[in-house]
Amino acid sequence: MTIKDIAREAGYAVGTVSRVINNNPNVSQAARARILEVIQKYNFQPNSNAKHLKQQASQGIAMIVKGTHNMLFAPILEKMQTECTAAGYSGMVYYIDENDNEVDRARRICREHKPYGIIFLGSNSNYFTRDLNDLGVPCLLMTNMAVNSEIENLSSVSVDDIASAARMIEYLHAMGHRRIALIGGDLKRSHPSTSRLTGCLGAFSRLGLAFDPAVQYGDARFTMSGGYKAMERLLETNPGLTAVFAFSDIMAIGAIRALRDHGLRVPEDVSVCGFDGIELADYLTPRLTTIRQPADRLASRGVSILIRCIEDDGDAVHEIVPYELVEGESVLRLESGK
Amino acid sequence: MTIKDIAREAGYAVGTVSRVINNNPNVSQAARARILEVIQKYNFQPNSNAKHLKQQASQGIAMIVKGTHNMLFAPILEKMQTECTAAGYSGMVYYIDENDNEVDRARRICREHKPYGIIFLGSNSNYFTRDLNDLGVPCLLMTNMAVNSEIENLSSVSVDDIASAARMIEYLHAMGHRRIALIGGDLKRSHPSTSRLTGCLGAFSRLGLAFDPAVQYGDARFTMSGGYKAMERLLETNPGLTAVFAFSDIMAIGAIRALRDHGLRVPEDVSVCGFDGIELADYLTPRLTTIRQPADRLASRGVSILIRCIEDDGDAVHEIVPYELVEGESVLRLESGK
DNA sequence: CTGAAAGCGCTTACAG
DNA sequence: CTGAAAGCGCTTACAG
Repeated sequence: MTIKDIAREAGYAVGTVSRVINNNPNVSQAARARILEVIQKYNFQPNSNAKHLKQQASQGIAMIVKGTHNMLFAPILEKMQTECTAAGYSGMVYYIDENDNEVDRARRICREHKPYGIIFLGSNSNYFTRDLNDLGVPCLLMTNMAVNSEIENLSSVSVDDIASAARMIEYLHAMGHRRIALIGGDLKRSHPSTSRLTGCLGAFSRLGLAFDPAVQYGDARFTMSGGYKAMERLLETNPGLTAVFAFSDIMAIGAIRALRDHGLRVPEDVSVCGFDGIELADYLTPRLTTIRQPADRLASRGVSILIRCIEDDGDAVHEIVPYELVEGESVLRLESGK
Repeated sequence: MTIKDIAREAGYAVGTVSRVINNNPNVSQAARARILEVIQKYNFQPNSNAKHLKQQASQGIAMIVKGTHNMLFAPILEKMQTECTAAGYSGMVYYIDENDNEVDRARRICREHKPYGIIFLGSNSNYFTRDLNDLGVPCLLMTNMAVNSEIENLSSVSVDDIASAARMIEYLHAMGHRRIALIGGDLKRSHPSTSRLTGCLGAFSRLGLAFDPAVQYGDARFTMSGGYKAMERLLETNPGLTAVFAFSDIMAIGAIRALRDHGLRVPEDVSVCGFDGIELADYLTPRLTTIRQPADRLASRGVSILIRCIEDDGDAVHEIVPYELVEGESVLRLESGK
């Protein structure tokens, strides 16, 4: 079943069928009605391979998502879809494998679907080099600051990783904590982890707390089991620790389980806080204290920045949106900072 | 940049370039080496629209996933990919929107990618009608029993929803619970919810427990907030209830939060159990008592059944895999069943 | 082993 | 408003 079949049955040429499908106004009422009827009858769906192969016009805004199961991305994507539609663009989401190269993928998507712009979620900055510019369309990195990449066509929208992490350390300090450990990603690969660690280090130094990354920073994959294992290692090397700051809520969940499996209560014995502010954090017991990345705000700013780059051919923008420290119940106030 | 450009630069015809790309053996060493070199140089990626438009050969096994954030599906998909590869097929995953019609989508995928077979995850049985057979390839419904659909080419692999739900009720009964409420999906739309309810009803009746679905069954979306709201309604209409069985772990998490927000402890005041056995269930406190759907087993059986249908042109198979009741810490043993 | 050519199912100027 | 035709970038018999 192709438009040729539809055309024959409807008694029109394939061009006319194509025009009907694409809502081209240059079609008579009669033709449109008749062709639509036949399309309905066979439940016809045009072949998008053929469509995209031929079509010069764009398909809207592409969103390339690395990591299907990232709970922070789900609400961001949802909101971005809405915003794209509202602005007259169609949003198209491409989920790619954790190990795929998103820039190669973007190159391909550009050739095949000719989007007006691309938004990257969960991207590994390793793959981002100057030649991203060759894509010829504005790009935006979501939830990661890209100002240092110096890629001309790459904007970004994110919270201030440095300031927000520092803020959490200050909060823990104000709550009386002095022996604090961190759980984050591999510093060689995870750019946000590096920024957040930088923020923590600054705060530690301002507060006069010693911090030795070699023993107090546990690196982990951004998973529950990653957080679990990192926590176990930290427990061995950091006797007497009173608080742990994990750079994602998911890792914090793993850390909490590890603590409890070692007979420690949260927060009575050890306080735990996370990062992201996913929905789940608020369903846990204790509710997780965390840095909330504002999904709606990130989404709407991201889309609107990208659209400005597309329509006004504007320069790349690196925007910081406000984070929010959400006080849950997972951090205990200590009587005296000992 | 197309294969034409590559061909020109390499000094061969496009046909030869195509053969190199597709690992066709009928190419000389020299040609292959030279062409690969040029492909490398430009980081060339063939246009898959053109490829698929032309290609008669199949692209492997398609997996159509409804609901990106289903935590049960992630490990199943991972394992299915591995199994497909091991069997010499390539697995291709298509994520579709909650509101899309997966059968229409399947129709399109068949025309465009010509898969040997299709596996559906998270599908809404409403869309499954006899004309699925028109797709002309074997299909398989994952985690839902499809024997009653009477669709010739549709196999299924699932746990026994009726027996497993009944088992959970018997377990709760054995633990001393008599006032039990259920949280499940919309019975008009969710086939597994209906089966699980059937199982529960059978168990209630065998155990001599009265059960009134109108007041003791809370229907909800399969989300945390769905579980939360359903729990709140059940609390009002079921004073004195001692246990809740939610038909998904995610809903159970919502239910637990609702109970606690109403000042009730889990499991001391109210016991809660779930269904699915997702990784997260084991990280919660208390660990969730649940029916584990064996992701690896489902995946490997599903793939192998589908492949048998493909290669031996076999009839559809409806296979039940064993569930496992995982005893967590979320169900309290009551002294006397009052 | 290699090339020339047909054709996959669409879209889109170009005429009329 | 409609049709005939070119062409998107590939793959694949068909010759040689």
